[in-house]
Amino acid sequence: MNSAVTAIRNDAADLTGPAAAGYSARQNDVLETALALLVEGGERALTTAGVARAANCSKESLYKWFGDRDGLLAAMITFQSSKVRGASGADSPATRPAFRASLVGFAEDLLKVLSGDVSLALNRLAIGEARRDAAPLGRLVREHGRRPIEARLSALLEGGRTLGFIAFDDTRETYRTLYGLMVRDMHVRLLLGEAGGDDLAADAGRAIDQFLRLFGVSEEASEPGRQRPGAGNERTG
Amino acid sequence: MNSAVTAIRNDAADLTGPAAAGYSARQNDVLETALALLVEGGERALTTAGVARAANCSKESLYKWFGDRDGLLAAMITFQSSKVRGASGADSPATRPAFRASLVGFAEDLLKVLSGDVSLALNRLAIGEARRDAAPLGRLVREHGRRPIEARLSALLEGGRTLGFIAFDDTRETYRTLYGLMVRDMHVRLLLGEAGGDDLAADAGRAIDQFLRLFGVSEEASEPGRQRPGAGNERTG
DNA sequence: AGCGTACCGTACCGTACGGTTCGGATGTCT
DNA sequence: AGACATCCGAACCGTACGGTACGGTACGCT
Repeated sequence: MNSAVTAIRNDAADLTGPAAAGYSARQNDVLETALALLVEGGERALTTAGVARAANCSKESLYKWFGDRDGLLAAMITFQSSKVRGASGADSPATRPAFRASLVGFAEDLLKVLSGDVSLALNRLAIGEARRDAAPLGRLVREHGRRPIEARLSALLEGGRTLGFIAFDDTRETYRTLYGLMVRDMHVRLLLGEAGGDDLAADAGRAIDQFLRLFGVSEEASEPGRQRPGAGNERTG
Repeated sequence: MNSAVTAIRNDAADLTGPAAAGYSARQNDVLETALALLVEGGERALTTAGVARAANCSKESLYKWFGDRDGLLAAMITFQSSKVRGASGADSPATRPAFRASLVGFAEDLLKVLSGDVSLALNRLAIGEARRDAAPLGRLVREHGRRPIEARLSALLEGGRTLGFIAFDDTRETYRTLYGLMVRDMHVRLLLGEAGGDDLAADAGRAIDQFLRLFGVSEEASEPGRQRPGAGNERTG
């Protein structure tokens, strides 16, 4: 039943009971089976009748709770994101190895989430629905999924900068470069259906190594002649 | 009509006439309007009746030429990729600035193609169709779209290595890191419907600068103590 | 007991799509 | 000219979906 959830084994994932978002327990169950249905068969398998049958509820209730099919899709996204949120990145680590470890841990978490079944299915859904002008589901995914990631990682980066571990000008630019080093083309490849047997931990370590070689400040910091922070960032600042 | 094509203004894009792939001129026209339809309205707008009406052909001809709807989708992918292919990266540049310029040019081309309307629409189509197990369209996109890019860029990288401009062990790993530095999260953001007003040229230059700082070999090469090529790559080799 | 609410299960409706068939028009080859 | 192929336009069919309506049931409240 809830095997779809166990794919994303994030910290707050196990509390399926008490209304994680603004939904009742019964509605949570329905959203859960809807997610499982989506993971298994893609968008085509996510019919209102199918959800009602799999969740042992009536279509009438579906429409009462979620308005219409689009409302159900939106609810699935916010529901899933409400489970993943939270956890790591509380306060900035004080020592240099702790800072690196924090970055590596963040990278591992990110790669794990992005390669999760539910995340991939929801991203496929939002992308498949998107057109050039309007993409309401894509907007939801960005707001609830990617923006909090950027916020937490940006805080981590700026913390490392104030402590002198790294140096950069534009936070957003630096975040996006780090994101590129971590994710590379993995996400799109997985979205396109390629099997992702990558070693996430090794990828995380490599990405952070490369990032620190680009933005890291050498141990004997202070003297400004030695450090070579992210040159060229001011171009987009 | 064919305004959708002009978005990807690649070198071989203007020869719409003589059967670019294995299709007749008439079929090319049909595929062209089908792509325009897809770009405009997404997958839902790509109905067989709609394509027939927009292209002034009969559904009977559609089914005779492409088998069924899936065949039409596949034909659209191969057709589009057959137009983009070719051009840059003939032989490896001999001087260091030429090598860098070649990389920057490649990056600009890649970013331009990836952010093109038709490319985005086809990627959205393939991704929306993909499930965890089977993704025939995704496979087509990878084979016809991403693989040739990797091949050409890999050749460029290895050419630069033999000339001593850069140093690395695993070609594929190095390619993927460069890809990550170039594209970052731009592709997925565009796929999710975010407006992409980025400065592609600036992005290309920054990516290549960062890549060369990671993998470049200093001017006074030879002495092996100075150069610090991509450490950690052997982990995945 | 009586009433209201929430819900399930099913049947139903309108629509839109993929795919097929057919008549007729426009060629092209001999 | 006549035979043949190609193709368009339109009608058609079966199916499957989104959305609605209805009967029946369990539960809580007064």
